[in-house]
Amino acid sequence: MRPDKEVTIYDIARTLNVSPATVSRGLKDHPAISTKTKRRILEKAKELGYRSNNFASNLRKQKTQTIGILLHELHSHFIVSVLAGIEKVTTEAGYDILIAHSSESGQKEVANAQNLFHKRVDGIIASLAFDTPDLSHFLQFSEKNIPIVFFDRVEEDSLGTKVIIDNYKAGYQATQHLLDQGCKRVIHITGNQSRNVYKQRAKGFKDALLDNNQEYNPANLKITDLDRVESEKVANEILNMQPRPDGVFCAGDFSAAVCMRVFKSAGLRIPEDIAIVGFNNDVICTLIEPQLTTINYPGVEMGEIAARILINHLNGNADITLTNSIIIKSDLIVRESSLRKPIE
Amino acid sequence: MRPDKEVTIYDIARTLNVSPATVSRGLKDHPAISTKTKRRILEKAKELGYRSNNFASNLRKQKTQTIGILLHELHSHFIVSVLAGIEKVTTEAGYDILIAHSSESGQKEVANAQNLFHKRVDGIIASLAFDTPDLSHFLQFSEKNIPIVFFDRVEEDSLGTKVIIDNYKAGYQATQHLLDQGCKRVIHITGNQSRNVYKQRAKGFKDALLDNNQEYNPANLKITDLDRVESEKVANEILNMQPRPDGVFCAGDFSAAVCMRVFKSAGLRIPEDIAIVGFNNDVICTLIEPQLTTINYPGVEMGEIAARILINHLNGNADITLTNSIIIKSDLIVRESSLRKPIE
DNA sequence: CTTCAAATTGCAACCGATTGCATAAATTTT
DNA sequence: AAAATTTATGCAATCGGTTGCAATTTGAAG
Repeated sequence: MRPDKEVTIYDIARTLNVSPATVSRGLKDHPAISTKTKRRILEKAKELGYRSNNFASNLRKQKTQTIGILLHELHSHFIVSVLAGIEKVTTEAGYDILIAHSSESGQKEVANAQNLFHKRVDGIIASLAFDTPDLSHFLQFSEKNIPIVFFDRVEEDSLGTKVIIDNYKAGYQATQHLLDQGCKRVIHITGNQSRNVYKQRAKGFKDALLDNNQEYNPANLKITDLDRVESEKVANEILNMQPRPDGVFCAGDFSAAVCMRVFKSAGLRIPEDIAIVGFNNDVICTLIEPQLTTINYPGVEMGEIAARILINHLNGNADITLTNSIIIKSDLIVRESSLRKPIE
Repeated sequence: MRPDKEVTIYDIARTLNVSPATVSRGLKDHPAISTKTKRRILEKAKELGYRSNNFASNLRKQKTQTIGILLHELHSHFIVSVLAGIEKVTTEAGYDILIAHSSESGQKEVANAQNLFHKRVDGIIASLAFDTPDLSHFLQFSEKNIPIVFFDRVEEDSLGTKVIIDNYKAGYQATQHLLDQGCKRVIHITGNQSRNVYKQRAKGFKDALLDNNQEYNPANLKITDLDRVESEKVANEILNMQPRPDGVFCAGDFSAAVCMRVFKSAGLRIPEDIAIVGFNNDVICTLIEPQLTTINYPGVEMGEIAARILINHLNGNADITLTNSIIIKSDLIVRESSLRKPIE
């Protein structure tokens, strides 16, 4: 046997004088194989340095044991946490994952979906890109009965299971907190309103204002890309508003941090002149000054739940089509950037 | 034909009255197939919704068209940039990537290497974990002639190609900069000295001091995990040193940011009382205050180069064993945290 | 010592694409 | 028009593991 040649079950079968079928069964602990034979097979496999060939196996089984992950971004603490949760569960269950990220481009998301489809993943876990216009690229999966779990960024009335936080509540809570701190003129900086996360937070913002008998003015909603350039622009707009807002609820920590810099360079004191609340509890929250009040989002847990649901479905232990939405709890973390009054 | 059944080249062959071999060749643009036949095959493939079966193909070709990526961490702007560079090149070349990260655990790295080995990746791109003790888990790849490219965190005298920056020079440069700014007592906070990146930076630090006729005291080298807790601890140590250091070169931006917080809460002014230089040019550099001077590290480029080398080798266009190290340029970005004198 | 059931193991046909070699068809040359 | 090329296509084996069913062995019961 050439040393660079791969060992197969046929090699093991030959040296042990059994059939390849027996070896195959023995390696996967099939109940019909006697304990003694199993042991012999396992030992010989180890001795010869056998490694099973996934392709042959997948080809025959018509299963890939692979789950496709569609992400909108990797430069995000939250997303990486979700990924860690997904990995934990999938690894335990013996699934591989194929990660594809779109860098927030809907177009790339479509291409990635296409690619995962051709790779024949057994299931999909997805969070939509910033500007994904519709879900038609997911239809091909549904048609082949390939299950999909969406998380975080979802389409509200789509098919498939969704794992999300209550963005409405979080938005309401953040706004209420600013009002409780004595803010009179609160602004909300947010993203694309066709994305559920931003739409719901904005709705929570609006309702919190109305419930507190504050005027709701559409001009108080600043819709941006939440990137550096746009955030700086909006921050400057806010600086020039008359009267100047005294509270900002920003739908992303990064954007909030950029705004804080702008406000500070303009000489404003945070939170005295203007209080700030972010969203996501990213690492930067505690590195900037003052530390940023934010909504904490349990990433790892979200990933674990999404993966668990999908795998249960794939293993036939649960039917995904019966579940619609799973809401994970989130909470407000109060830090210096918004704390004008001492906590009672 | 059942609707949920996959279309194969046999189906296409049958409807067109040609052989499967012709279809196979036609689909991959084999020169022996006539243009007309190719067109017919392509059209029919599209019409029937054919998608090629990678497993069958890989099984036959004994190639996976997959590259394994071993990373020490994903919570890092730098690493994600490298990943983006790798992805760009591998996608163009028609390779898949399998990403495994060890969360800085050498033990997990070994398990990941094992896993990628069993998945039969065609090649490996790796950056070592914080505490990887040796490279024995890479031997199995060498034995099967599976090429490996290391980047950033490498073992200095290992086999295989390395793509790195000149950490010595960067360390020297950072230290020289602090000295140029008038610092008299400079401290270096760094990580595990068996990792090349930290060792070389520390060496550059030392030589810069000596070349400037400054005393080099091993106590000026603070070796830590560079995580939050350790960084805070070291920062407090530094605060209590007599005489107190007036310059800190920290081998990571995150750790530098944590130190800055500690120093600022203690009432020190940055850079007047203590100047700080980080490493990596992470996003936080420009969000904290004062903005952090750092060493910029071209992540995307590094990933592109590592991937390109590997793929050229796999395609037989270059021999990886002839290349040893590729040094990518890095540079010092001066910001407020260290700038005591105006730039001339 | 049979007879029958249970426990093991083997046979052989898949899964779908690839490719060396042979053959057939089209084109050119003599 | 026959022979020699060139161009296209087909045949059939191969990659390695899986699994329904048949066959054999073992053990227990009568």
